[in-house]
Amino acid sequence: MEDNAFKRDCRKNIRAVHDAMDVLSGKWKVSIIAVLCYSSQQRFSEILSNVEGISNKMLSKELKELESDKLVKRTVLSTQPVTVSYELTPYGKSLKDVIMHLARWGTEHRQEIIAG
Amino acid sequence: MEDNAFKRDCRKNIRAVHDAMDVLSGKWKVSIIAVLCYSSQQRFSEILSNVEGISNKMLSKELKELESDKLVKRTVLSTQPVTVSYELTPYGKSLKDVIMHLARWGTEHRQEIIAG
DNA sequence: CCGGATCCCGTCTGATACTG
DNA sequence: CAGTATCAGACGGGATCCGG
Repeated sequence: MEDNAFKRDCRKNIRAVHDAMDVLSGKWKVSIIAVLCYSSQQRFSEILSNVEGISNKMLSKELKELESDKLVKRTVLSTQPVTVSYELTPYGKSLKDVIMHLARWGTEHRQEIIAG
Repeated sequence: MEDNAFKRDCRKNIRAVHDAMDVLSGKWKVSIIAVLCYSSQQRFSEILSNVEGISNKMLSKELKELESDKLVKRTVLSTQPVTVSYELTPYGKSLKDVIMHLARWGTEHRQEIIAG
């Protein structure tokens, strides 16, 4: 591989990684997406109990950001009382592969992570 | 797939994802790791120029955290003046696969990311 | 050259309480 | 049920100057 081609590719990929993190940074976003990967169409309170440790305030905020990034679709159901359901958009679903790799890495290296 | 097995697996994976993000959260960490993936043994100033937009303070801080998480190895070279080189540990290198998937996703979805 | 130390302000986040 | 409001402390991150 030539050095210039390498460096061009390198910078391009680093920018790509940074772009991706722009959307995924945030303490809970990846967890929320992971939860929605495992079961689509979840209500607010379901997500709240599935993401251990998150507060309703944070969940509300991060869901709003994910929605405005077009990763998540919010649907209000006219029930009594009102319920709201969240699901991944096709765009959001495209993250499934990345999330799975993250999960695998986290599983394989749990010991090292905790030890650190 | 049975529902209980599914849910057990689900929670386990969500925890794994959260664990992984514990180590990777931070505005620049993934970018730094990506940079080190593409060329091992880089000096502080090299990383500084390869990660666009980062300040020396942030680089210093995040490198320190990555080091204490055992993802990065720091080596002081007794040159004049002193130079310091950073490289990924084998543990850090195990993230290469994840980073590559992130880069691919970021490349494929650059338009959507920027549009949002 | 490789950072460390300090100042400083804005953002993030948890706890708690409240509303339609 | 699905959020919003408010307060207060923690944290992030830029600028700048300093030391080995």
